[in-house]
Amino acid sequence: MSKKFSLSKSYEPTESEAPIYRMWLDSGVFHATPDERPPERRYVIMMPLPNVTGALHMGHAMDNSMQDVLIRWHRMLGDNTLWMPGTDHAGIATQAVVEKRLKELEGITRHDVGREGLVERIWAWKDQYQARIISQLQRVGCSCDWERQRFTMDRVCSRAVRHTFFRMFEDGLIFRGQRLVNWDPYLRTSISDDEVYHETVQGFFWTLRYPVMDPLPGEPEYVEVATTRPETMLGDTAVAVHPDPAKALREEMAALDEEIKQCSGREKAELAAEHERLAARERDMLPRLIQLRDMARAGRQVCLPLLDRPMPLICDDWAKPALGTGCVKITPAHDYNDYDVWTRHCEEIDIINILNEDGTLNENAGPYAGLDRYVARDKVVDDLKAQGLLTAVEDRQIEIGHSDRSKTPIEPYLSDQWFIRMGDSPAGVRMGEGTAQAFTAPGLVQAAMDAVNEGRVTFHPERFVKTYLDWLSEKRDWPISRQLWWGHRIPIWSRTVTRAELPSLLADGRLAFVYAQPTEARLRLAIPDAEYSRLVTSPIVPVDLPNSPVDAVLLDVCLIDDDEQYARPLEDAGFCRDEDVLDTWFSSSIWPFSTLGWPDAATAEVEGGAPLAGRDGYPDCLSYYYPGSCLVTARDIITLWVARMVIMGLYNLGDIPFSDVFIHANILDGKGERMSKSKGNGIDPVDIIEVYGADAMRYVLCDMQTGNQDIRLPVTAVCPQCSHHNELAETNHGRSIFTYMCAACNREFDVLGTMPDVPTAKLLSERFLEGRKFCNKLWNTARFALANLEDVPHERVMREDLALEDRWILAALNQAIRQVTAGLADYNPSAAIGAARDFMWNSLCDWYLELIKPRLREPRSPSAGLARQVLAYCLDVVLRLLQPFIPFITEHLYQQLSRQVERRGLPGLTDGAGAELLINSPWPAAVAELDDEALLATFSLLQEITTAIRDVRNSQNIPSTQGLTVTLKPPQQRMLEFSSRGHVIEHLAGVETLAVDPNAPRPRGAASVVVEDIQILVHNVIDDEAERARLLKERQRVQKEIDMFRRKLANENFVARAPAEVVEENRQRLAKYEYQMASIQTDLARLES
RNA sequence: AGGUGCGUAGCUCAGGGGGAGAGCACUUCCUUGACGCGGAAGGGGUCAGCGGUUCAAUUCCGCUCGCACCUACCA
Repeated sequence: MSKKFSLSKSYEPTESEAPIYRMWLDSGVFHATPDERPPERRYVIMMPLPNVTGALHMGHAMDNSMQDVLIRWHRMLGDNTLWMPGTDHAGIATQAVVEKRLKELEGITRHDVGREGLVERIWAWKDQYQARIISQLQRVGCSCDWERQRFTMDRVCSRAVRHTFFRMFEDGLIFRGQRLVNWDPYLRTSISDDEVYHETVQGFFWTLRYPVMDPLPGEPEYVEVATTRPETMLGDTAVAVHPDPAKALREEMAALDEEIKQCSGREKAELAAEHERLAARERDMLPRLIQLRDMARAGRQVCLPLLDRPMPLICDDWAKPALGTGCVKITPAHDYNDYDVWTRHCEEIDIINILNEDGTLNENAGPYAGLDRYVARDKVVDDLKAQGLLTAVEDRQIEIGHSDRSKTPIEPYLSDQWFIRMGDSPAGVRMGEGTAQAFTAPGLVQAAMDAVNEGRVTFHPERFVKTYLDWLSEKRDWPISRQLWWGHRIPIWSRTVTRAELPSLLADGRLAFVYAQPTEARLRLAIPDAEYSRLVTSPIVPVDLPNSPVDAVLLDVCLIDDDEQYARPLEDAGFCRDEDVLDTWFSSSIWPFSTLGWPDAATAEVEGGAPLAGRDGYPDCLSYYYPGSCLVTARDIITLWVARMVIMGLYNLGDIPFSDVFIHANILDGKGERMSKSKGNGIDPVDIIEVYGADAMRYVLCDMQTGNQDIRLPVTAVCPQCSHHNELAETNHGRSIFTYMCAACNREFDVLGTMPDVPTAKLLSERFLEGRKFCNKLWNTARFALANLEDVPHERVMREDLALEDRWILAALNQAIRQVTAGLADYNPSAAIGAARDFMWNSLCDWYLELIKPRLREPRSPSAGLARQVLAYCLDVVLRLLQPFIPFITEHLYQQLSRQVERRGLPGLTDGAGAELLINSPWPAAVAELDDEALLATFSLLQEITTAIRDVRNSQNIPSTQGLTVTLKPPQQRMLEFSSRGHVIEHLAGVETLAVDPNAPRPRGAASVVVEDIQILVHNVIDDEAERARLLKERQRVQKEIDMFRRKLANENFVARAPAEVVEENRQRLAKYEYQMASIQTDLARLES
């Protein structure tokens, strides 16, 4: 049987990708297990878990391609390489999608199906999309350890969630608080700041009057306040004025003066105008503000209109004399700033919540109870107007926070929430308790900031450190409750009791039984409003509870798991489990170790898949693979996730979860907006793969990943009904955000296959053509090579035996190996793949292959043998260099190459190390003995000369079949450079007769071009008139250069101050052009004689 | 409002104190035996604008304009 395998004329990715992926899977190469390799030879990436809300789009393809590149590279470097895959339950996003579908397809709400029913449906959704996500990742070629994949709600991860929560509860880091949260009235849940987006809308700015109660003579009858949300006045509990309005105004004007000094022009005028405005306020309003301030100090009250509620005037800095009326209404339960005011005045003023969960007003709104907030707004305005209490209305642009999930405006809403204390604690926080790395940090956030400040975690590009530190430095507590049904339910059972009842309850045998098990249950006793709680470890009632006006205390019991043995007695004793679930980011923040079986990998149950416990005497997965190496993600996740993972890693394990953070570009749609699952503008990478191939897609993604720019990806959808090509960015949506209306036939199509009854369009994007072309070129390079690689010798090679082009291509390959490696090490895939591409295409194909073709035509000659040996080696290295980027085609070609040329390499010069699978082969190393700077320079001169001759051929329309006669006229001292090197020019420029002669005359009909100081005569190709015209044009160009350099060198400053080598370089350039000019002049003179 | 990044060829983007680059697109030529998803050659840019530093600025520093994202806020 012949060893020769044939390749089709062009690359057909669809045929080979699936079997190759299967081959990798079967070989077990993706699977990682602890072994004897030391920590510095381990490489671990935790996949940024895609959420199961929907299918992956190109953004995920980018993220995962980057990870796969790093993973495949490190695998070839010989590291014990683990890429942990998995998916995220994505609480609110997934529940929102499923709820939306319930409504769209069945017309029912979650309340119709109930908590269990809804959760069941979401599990089904999760199963469906998890499977789809995995298959998408596999199509992309991701070499994850599938045997270890995790889901944030599986048993292993859930266990870690409970342990983390338990520890934090025990340490007092988790506490309950009444706080203002961003409330989504549509989904009836709080959402985090990160889930809020701001939108500018046209609104109004109303000025309201509140009557002063029993005004004394000389006192105003009203105070005026302004608002963009008039209905919130129903929740007002005070009106604030500044405690020292005169000083506040003065300070502000002084600040303006400073600024005015420092700037100029138009801005100055604006600042001056602002200054004038403040001065006017000082004249006109200050006395009144001072009077109000005094009234506030005297404890005077105003009356809240419509509800006739008396409320105090108070003094607080928040009221800015420079703004509005100078007075501000205080609505603590519905405004963040007012809430802060309340915390400073909670002894004097009330906090009144006027909203229901669904955005309607509650009983505190009196006659407005039951109305939707916007209906109430209109009615409040009308009623105030009727009473003459509305003094002004102006148009105003307002920024309104919207829920990213439901797209409805959010409301600040007062509710009971669980928080994690992120800031510093007086006694500090024990980090990594129970581990060898345990230490005490000032607080959770501080520990995470220190890790970056001290360089234990580094960002690439580095500038993202700022994003990370800026966000963390606010040290805001993390609200972790979500009023959802899908997620990790908060493991707290609570009961309110009076202080009087407390002793007997604590002594109750059922409760005592539970909290006597400190490893299973922890009890905390909380005084509402006091933000104080203490761990209860014995039935003795603490007598030193702080004084509080509230008689009630709250008992919270945290269970480490749902063991009936403990839950039952609690419930029997009147404790109720919290209804809420944890913020999704809680479980994702522990992903780097929950996946490895923390807190105890040895006993973690894995429900199928690879065990986490140690085997064959090697350590368990957690101790072997933690901490990990690199986190790969987009910049918008830095605050949401990266920071929190660092915090949790330090807290639970005393060590960072990864040392490197690689932030890559985002994929934008044709409009420049980020692709996102919830926006519906994402496209399925599998669509691209089916048209262009996975390697083509990966090639382009890598090539575009340059470290700076986000990537705009215009996409064309081919209408499934009429085949019209629709530019997606310009196409109107259909019934949902995932569907579009064809511009030609006006019928609806889907782009993500989400609507059961709408046909799905094929997607195209021209950007990927480049990748397909590259793959095809590589394919044909290999095809040519394999056609010529029969009986490749594997004999010792002496460098001296190699031909010029052999030594050149090997030196160039050395360079390429270094550049690709450096690009990868620098997190610059574009630079890496660019270097590989330039070598393969511009050096290997365009020059080397052409040069060895004549040698290969004499297959039995030693020269042909050497060429084959070098070619096989180059191809082998190129495939290895490209494997991380385009793994399918390279593996396919490697298999062919291996079958045909079993042993490769140049014995004596390079090693021939290989493996059965390319994915497992060693990463190429440059061979110092093959470096040859001088040869690279010489060769590039030969290339330039060749190009110059080709240019003459092209511009004179000489057919490529016609051999040329060429004379090179180098200066005498350069003659040697052309000995035994002429064949490069001869062969590649189509030269039949080449002479090298410093003194050759220029015959008639010869075109003359100059490269450096070498004149090239191309004989018999041009008539005198044409050559004269060409030379005149050339003279003009060269003269310009000469003028430029002469001017530069005539500048004494330049000659004196510029570095000597720069001056010398310029002198040489001038000399070169002067030489060219002389040559042109001589030629012209001869033509004219 | 503040922060970050970005404005370089028709398009998508590199680069970076000392002669402006790549891919795609474009023009001309070549269906020669790896590849027309190819080869050869070519045209095309006041490096957003204005100042400053420097012998030298597309590159460094200010400011202006435009775009994107992040953070905060305007009662």
